[in-house]
Amino acid sequence: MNELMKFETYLRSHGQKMTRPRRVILEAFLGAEGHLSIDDILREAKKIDPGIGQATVFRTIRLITSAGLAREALQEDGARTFEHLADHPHHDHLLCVGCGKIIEFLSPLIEQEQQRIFVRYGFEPRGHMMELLGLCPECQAKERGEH
Amino acid sequence: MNELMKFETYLRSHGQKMTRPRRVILEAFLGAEGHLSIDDILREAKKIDPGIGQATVFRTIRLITSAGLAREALQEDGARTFEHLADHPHHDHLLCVGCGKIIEFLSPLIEQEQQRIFVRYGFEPRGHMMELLGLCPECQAKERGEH
DNA sequence: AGTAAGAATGATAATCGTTATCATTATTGT
DNA sequence: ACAATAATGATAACGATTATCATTCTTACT
Ligand SMILES: [Mn+2]
Ligand SMILES: [Mn+2]
Ligand SMILES: [Zn+2]
Ligand SMILES: [Zn+2]
Repeated sequence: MNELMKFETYLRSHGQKMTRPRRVILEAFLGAEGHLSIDDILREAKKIDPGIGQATVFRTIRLITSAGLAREALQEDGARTFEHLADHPHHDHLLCVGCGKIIEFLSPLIEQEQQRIFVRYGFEPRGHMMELLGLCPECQAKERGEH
Repeated sequence: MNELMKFETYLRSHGQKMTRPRRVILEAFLGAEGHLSIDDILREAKKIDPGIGQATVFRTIRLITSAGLAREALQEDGARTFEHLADHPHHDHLLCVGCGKIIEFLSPLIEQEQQRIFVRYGFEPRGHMMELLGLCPECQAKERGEH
């Protein structure tokens, strides 16, 4: 089942309609890799249909996220970005506070321990946010060089 | 060394001055437990000195955080809160998406593994953000009852 | 196909949290 | 005390997000 069909299924099951702008935004979003801001997505969508409005991107990316096709990642500076989950299994982020570079990683050990914590407190898991903040090797070198 | 002295030391070492508003805001902040918004802190500070302005709370809480006396925690809805670190060792958060309840926990195993990840990628650690999102036992019961 | 009801859209205004500006006040080293 | 300079608080400005609303699109039903 492809992403478009999943989205359509989600919309129908929530009494909402599949429309051209929603299709265009999903297509634009899936076609770009990485962590995209709302305006990134708007720019991509306008390449397909210049009539797309920003408000609709806000509305649609929220639907796409609710449908489980994307997730939100807050940058260190508070900026919101989205990444799609097609061919993109779950991972966490290691973020350089110097240059903003993002490394994606997955730690089965941490994922497992997180599950144990949910169980310990009787919580039903709904997801998690983990971002490690540090200084990448290049920025460390730069910092040493400038002293 | 108490928090006020630490703050004063930080300010001096950064060419900044200890002032009455800064003392009042720090005192108000330390006197309240939990996760406080800017306006929470402003409200507490105004109890001590009604003349305190919101802009100064924004400026001062940033200084307090830079001084290592507080840390920022983004809520699930993006709202910023701060908690002070006095008598409050490092921990992470388990957050109920139903009622907003926050449980604080510490997993040495996760902390250790995070360090290994920093090392693996050659990053100099600068901190991390981890929030587990789930549904607390009470909200699970409520959800079952209402179906 | 045609139609009517309701949902979605996009332009725009409104809102909200935060930051910048700036005249006034407070702090500090002399 | 004084001069130099930093900090303050009121307010304006800003950027991201959300609300509003007239118009257009979708869909279910004839
Ligand atoms: Mn990612
Ligand atoms: Mn906490
Ligand atoms: Zn870097
Ligand atoms: Zn709850």
